[in-house]
Amino acid sequence: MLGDRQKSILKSIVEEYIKTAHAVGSKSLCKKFKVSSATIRNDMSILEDLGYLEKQHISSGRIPSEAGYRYYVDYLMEPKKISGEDMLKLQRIFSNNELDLNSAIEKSLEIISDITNYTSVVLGSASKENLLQKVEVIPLTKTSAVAVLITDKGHVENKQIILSESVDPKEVQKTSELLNKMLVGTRIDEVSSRLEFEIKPIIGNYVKNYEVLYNAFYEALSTFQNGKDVHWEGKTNILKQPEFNTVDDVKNIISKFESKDLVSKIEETDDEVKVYIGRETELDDNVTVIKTKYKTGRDEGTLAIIGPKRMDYERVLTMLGYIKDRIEKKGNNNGED
Amino acid sequence: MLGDRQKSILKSIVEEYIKTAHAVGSKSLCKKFKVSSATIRNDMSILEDLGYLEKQHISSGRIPSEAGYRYYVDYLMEPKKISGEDMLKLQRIFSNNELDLNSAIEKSLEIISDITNYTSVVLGSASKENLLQKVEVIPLTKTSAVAVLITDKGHVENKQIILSESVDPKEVQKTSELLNKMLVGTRIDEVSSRLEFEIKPIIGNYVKNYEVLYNAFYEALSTFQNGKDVHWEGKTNILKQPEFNTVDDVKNIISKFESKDLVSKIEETDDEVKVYIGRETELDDNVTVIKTKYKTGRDEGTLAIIGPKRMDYERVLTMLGYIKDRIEKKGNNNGED
DNA sequence: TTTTAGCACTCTTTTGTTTCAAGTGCTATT
DNA sequence: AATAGCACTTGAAACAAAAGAGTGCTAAAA
Repeated sequence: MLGDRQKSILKSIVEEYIKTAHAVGSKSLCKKFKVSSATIRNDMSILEDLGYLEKQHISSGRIPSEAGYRYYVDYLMEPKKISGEDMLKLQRIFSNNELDLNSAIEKSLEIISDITNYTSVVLGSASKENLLQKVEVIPLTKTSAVAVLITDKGHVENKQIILSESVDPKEVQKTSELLNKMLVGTRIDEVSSRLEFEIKPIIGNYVKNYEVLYNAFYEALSTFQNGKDVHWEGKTNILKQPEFNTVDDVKNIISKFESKDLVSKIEETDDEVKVYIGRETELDDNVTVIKTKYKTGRDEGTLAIIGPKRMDYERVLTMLGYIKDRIEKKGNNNGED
Repeated sequence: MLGDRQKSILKSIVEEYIKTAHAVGSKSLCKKFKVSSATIRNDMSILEDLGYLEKQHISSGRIPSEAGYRYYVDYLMEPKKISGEDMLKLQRIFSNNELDLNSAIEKSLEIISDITNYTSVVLGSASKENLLQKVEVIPLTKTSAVAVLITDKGHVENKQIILSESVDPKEVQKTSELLNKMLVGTRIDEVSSRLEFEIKPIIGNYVKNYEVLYNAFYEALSTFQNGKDVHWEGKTNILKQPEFNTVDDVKNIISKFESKDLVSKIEETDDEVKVYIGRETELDDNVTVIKTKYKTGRDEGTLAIIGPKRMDYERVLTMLGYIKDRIEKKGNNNGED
């Protein structure tokens, strides 16, 4: 469908625009293709008809459309090796055995953010697959205690519990023992229902005034389920991109970054490294998100790089892929039984 | 030094500017003071000479200078009662006994942010006064464990520990028992030094390969000390203020909000509710911070409201004072022994 | 059939000019 | 001490003109 020169012109325009953020005119491509500007214009016009290029106004040069980026990512770009310098920085992190996995992940994304000037996000391991490993209740005063919940993957959540004077510390102890006995090994996402249907019916037999306690634990567990671990690197980097040059653009993107359902929008993704452009991100029409899931024996989570649509796709894709690999290797080495 | 009318004019200008964000001209004050605009101009000119007023350009009206706001806050403004509606919302939170203190604090600041359109921050209790209550080590795999530290005020911190294969689980257990025996009751800010000078010298007698373990605990404890609990409400509210109307202003304030030493700059403050205007904030010349420390039997922390310099001082001051009181009352009721 | 040269046309950006409204500072007068 | 009057300054808005970049189209050349 597209001629070779047309593909090549599209590729050049995308890459030039990624580099400079300026619309690309026909003249600037003459030397490269050894044809006249009129020829380039003809091809550009065809590419525009096909929806791969856009004009900002009638006499501007062309910029890639969303479909243009898509075509570039799917068919035109070539995998790029990570530069020696960048590679060195990343290797240093993953070969450091003193660093635990989470710190290594955060550090490596910090580096990506630094060298690319994009924003990265790590979404901590989804809690579903975690099994409850231990419930601990530490009394603080007569009327308060703190409940600590630990999963087999090493995640910890805690919640203060307010008790009325009427509750005997011994009863608290009993409840905690009971919960440990009955809940250890349960999947986190099943804890609530087991608590309600298996424990609630019998807890009254062992513990007086169990209701206060039951409610407190129920709440503690539910914060566990909702508490996704979100970690940002270079959150304001995106403001350095020239496309965000009006007050409204900036305000808009910032409030999207702070919005509460951002996490859920980033969360669902594939095992592979995938590219979501503009509307595909469901986040903001002006950004591209490149993301992937990592999965080790004991942990899983999502890595995402957020940048402008004119993102350096080749570079980010390779780097993110590399990091994913290293995370999974490191995770499996440390975590295997 | 200032005549009565001059004070009153200053007060009017500050309040008018707070309300409208437009420079105030001499004519607009004529009716109120029943004098001619020339008279007002004379007084304005004196107020400007004294440094309380500024002009944006030679023929604009006057706006308060930083010193002008300061004078207003110190001598002119009058405490304002909280409106019935606002009061109701706040009371509802603090009279809800099911809510633990932290949730109540967060909810009440959420309300302040909502009704004022400013940004609020809660800095979780400074860790210094906390005493270590319990150290717990939960093994996960052969080479990893999670350390959980709990203080008497109910704060919990955790850190994954990576162990080499060589470490016997029993040794881990021994170390944790030793730490519990020796460290419980120690102030958090003294834990590091006791660990280094009292425990390190003797731990070798009880535990083989103690170094790996020692290092792991050392690191876990230090994250405890640094991990301040920061909670924002209405983080992007400040962008709604008309003074942030250029791209640079917005980018600037946003990156200050994300910067890592913001916490330390907000942190140090007084027991009373205090007002920091512009440069006094050491944060950004264009904002005002109103903040205070709250302190209960078991907890302490900092509350801060960040807004433009033309902040509604009277309102925010009373509301923050009220919340501080309620927090301290609630905290002492629940927490007393 | 493809490529090219040439030219008219469109649109943005920049610059300058004019006009308007707001508000001041100063001086002479009450 | 307060006021009226007036010249003066400035920013904002509206408008015009000119420059620059790049296109689309047509007719000719390869």
